[in-house]
Amino acid sequence: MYEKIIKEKGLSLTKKRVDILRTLDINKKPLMIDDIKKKVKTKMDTSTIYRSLKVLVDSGLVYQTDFREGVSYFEFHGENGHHHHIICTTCKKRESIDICMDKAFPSLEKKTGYKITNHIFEIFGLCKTCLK
Amino acid sequence: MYEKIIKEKGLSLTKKRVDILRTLDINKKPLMIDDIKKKVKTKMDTSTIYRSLKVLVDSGLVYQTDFREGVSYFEFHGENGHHHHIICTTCKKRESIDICMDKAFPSLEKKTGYKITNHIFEIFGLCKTCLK
DNA sequence: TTCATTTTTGCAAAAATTTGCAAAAAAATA
DNA sequence: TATTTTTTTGCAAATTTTTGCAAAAATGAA
Repeated sequence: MYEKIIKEKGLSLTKKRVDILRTLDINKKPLMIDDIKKKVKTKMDTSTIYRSLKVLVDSGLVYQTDFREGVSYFEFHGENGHHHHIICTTCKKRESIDICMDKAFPSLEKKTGYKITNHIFEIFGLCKTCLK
Repeated sequence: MYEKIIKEKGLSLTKKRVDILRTLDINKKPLMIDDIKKKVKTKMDTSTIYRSLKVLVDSGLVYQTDFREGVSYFEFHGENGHHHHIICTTCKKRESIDICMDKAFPSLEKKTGYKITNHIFEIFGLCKTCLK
């Protein structure tokens, strides 16, 4: 299954990549490098995790996000699972939101000549509690 | 001028913050920490630049973005200057784009109870040249 | 102003992320 | 399948970013 997904993106199929993708999919929430390193089945070097994720992110399979906590987070968004977040800059709490700009992408591709593969969209602010 | 902008956001007014903000404004393009360190008038420690920028970014004065080059970039968007980018994941070339989601923010604030201060929106893909 | 309180800064150290290079694994070709 | 070529991985080292703590600067109240 993950094998198929990776192949379809034209990436080389490696056990580590499958392992990482499965780990992200099973956990259903943003994981940081250290989480992934602990949860993955195969023992793998940290630099391998970084490099594998870079490939998966560039291809659009994995969503990378920066919650401004000093570490990056990664998620696998399966069918219809694509979403973004709103994050409190004070308490770091975050929630999923369901607005996105996808609809504008086809015309943007036409205008720029780019083939769009991925995007980041995150909103920062103060949550109800921290506003007080 | 920069003094006023900083004060209006309710931040403490320091010479370093003014210096950083002026530097970003004058240069009119995304700068990385090292650029800022070199261009700034006052000698200041790298950690001070990081920390000052964090405050400026959280307040919404400065736009922080990750072009996936291994370093962060910072921009000051003055009046009507707010914009985002489309970035080629292969050659790292980037262009400004003029689409944004701001219009959705008021209703999102109402729905979530957050006071939105800043956001990230960046699009990645393959440029015309790298597609070949 | 002056003094007390809070926030910022510099420095050194820690943590996160990237990179070069040789060995291992995967893909392409025969 | 065997062989060659290309890509990925592990390891060590480099670079970028974050953090704790004491001193310096900014803020707020007399």
